[in-house]
Amino acid sequence: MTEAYKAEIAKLVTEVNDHAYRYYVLSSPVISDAAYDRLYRTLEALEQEHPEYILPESPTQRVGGAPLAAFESVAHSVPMLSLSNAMDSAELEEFVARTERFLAKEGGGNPAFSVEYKFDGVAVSLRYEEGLLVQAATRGDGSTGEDVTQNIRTIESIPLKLRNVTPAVFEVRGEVLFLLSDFERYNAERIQQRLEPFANPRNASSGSLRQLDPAETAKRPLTFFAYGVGVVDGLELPASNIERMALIAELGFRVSPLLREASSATVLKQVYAEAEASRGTLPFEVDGVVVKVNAIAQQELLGFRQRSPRWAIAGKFAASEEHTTLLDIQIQVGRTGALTPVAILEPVQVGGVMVSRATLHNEDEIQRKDIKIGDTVVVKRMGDVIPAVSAVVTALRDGSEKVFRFPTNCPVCAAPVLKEADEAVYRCTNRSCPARLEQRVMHFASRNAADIDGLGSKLVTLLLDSKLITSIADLYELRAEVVAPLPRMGDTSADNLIKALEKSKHISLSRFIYALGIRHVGERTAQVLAQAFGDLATFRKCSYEDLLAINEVGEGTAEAVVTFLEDPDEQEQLGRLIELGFVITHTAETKTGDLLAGKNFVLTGTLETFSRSEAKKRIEALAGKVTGSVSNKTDYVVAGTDPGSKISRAEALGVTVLTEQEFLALLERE
DNA sequence: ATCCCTCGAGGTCA
DNA sequence: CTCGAGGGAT
Repeated sequence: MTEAYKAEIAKLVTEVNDHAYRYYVLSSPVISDAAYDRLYRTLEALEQEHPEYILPESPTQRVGGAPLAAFESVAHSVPMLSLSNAMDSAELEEFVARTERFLAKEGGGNPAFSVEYKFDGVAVSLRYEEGLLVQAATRGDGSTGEDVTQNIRTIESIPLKLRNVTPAVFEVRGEVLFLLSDFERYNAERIQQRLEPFANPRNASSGSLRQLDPAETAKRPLTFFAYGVGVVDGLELPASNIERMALIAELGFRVSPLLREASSATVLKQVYAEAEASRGTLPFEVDGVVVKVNAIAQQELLGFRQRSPRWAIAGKFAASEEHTTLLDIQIQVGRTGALTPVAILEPVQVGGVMVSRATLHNEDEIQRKDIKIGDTVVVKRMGDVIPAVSAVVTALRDGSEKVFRFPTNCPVCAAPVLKEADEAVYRCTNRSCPARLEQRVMHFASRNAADIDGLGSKLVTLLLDSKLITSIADLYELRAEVVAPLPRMGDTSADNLIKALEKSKHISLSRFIYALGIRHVGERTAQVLAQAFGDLATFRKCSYEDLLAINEVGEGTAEAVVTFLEDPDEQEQLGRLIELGFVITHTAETKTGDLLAGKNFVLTGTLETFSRSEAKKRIEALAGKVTGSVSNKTDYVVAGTDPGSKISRAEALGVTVLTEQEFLALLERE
């Protein structure tokens, strides 16, 4: 008898979900809101009587669970990359030319492109297992994001269960945003409730997803648009982007209403122009179009660079501009001693946010644009984000404007400043300038370096000003009792800081080298150096010639590294850090330790970059497996020069064959 | 000549 | 988090 209720509930769930899909995804409901409400209430009542039959995909299960204390972090098994940008039509044309050249060289044929809107929201990745939504994560730094599953479940345009199919794993990526109408309505409500209205839809959606209480997120009328896939297992994906988008739509997601194929640069530019013209009429904010190489096989040939695919680009729309007064020019001193002029502006609303400061880059830039203090200037936000002074309205000058003289001494430590030949920036000549020290400590503590939780800019300034530390190594001799009395600290925060410091002592060599803040040595070069030297002792002993011998390290970088390592102060710092208990591992970066989890590799031919056993080690460090022969369990065959018969077997079985470059790109997506 | 890394920049919301 | 100028590498 009760079985009948089970079936009835299941039927109602399907029915209500179907109507919700028509309403929230297709925007073409077939029943009235009142009729929908009745169905929903019937379901709710039945579920209350028979809670044992509540299905996970029931619409009543969208808001559930208690507020969180904090978000868990989630590693993306396929990294969420960003896109490089084309600022105008000409740059799009360059992208097309570049792509055509690359594909011609690799024998990949002529590319066609797909064009869709680039939504201005918050990127998330949704994971479905056996068809059910099990996890949702923000993009984060691309390899690790935050678990926002509870909040994501409240978004009605996100299906709790995929339509039509139940693949073992299906990850869909997309953007959470406010429709403009929802944003305005919701802001009006906030004003009525005497809450501060949100400044713009973008930041409002970001803030809404970061609510710890899902009940609060549920009040925010968010929408989701899908634009791609991550890991997929148990579902055949079509061979082109446009077909893939169609498939994603069939599974129950909203996708970009613009989805066009462009077979040439000419067509592409036309679609781009049309998209920009339609911008103001859209129900959501877009900041451009995304152009992808349509054929997936060609995408795979093109591969990736450090942070972005080579097969896609964002075609940005022109940014909005406003006029305001330049009140003053201040000078900031960075980690490398660079003196950067910053424009202090009469605050002005630009593209939805208040802008009061803007970078002026360097002295040349000020001269080139003939910027004077007191000028009326044109302010825009580069790529709709970073404020910049784009021009001076000379017609509005009245003669009271003052020429800005670039200082000859550091505004912080008064040491003379110096502009190297062929360089655009002035640098403070004092290696121990307090401003530089402050920036260096902050860099050391930052997320991709030593990742010291809770050590932000405020605290760094405080510690330096109070002379509790005078160097990076001093951080590790701090004791909780000393830190606790500082303003806004206390016992708990102090304990947490000490714990975070302890934790940061376990660090990979590449992160450690990056954390040192050596000029010209960013994340990428730090990885290269770590790979080349293997351990800290060897790195410390390296010579200029050793460095130059490394691929991707040139004279400038080698010089900077040697200067750093030979500096007695730096040597002392390094020695102290080791004494203070730093444990530096020289294994591959483990941030996305399971990047290749469950992936089976077969190696064939000779690899240039490293030996078979090294390649094996690298794969295993990322939780992948290396086997001897190709089977249908094999995910990738890596082909070096003179590959064996494994290649033909791989092709016969339809297994992806990677060139050495593609393989390296895969490993480097750390 | 071209490509890509490094470095430094500001605003919003939690 | 994101962008762009500058400059290093090839």
